[in-house]
Amino acid sequence: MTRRRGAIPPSAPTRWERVWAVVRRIPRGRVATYGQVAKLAGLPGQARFVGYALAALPDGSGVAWQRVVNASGRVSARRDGGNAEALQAAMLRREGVRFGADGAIALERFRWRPRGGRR
DNA sequence: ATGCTGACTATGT
DNA sequence: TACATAGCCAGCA
Repeated sequence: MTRRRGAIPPSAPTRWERVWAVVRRIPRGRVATYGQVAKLAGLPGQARFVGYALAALPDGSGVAWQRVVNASGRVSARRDGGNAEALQAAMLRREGVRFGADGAIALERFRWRPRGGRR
């Protein structure tokens, strides 16, 4: 107990961990936008960090990262140019999320709406 | 310790 | 309508 008053706790959750916690709450068959997740994680206006946090997710984390799409309702392109993009779309379709003819999801229809007044 | 990089979005010209 | 800019975390060399 040498920890002094006001000291930072041993494992203070990082902002990224908070982002992951929010993403875990997105139900199957629904999607949320980066900005939406950022706000729910207590990082309003920091949509970009959500993208970073997801990119940093370790494999097998159990976090449904595929349920996070950009404000246009589309799967964001990875700079890496891997197959993650196609995989994400495939996973979403498998959950029942449908893409329009232009490849975009109708957010007004599939967007996750958490209860409790927050959005 | 510094600097670069990476899954975004709102706003202004 | 299209393009540029600001905002600002965490891991790694």
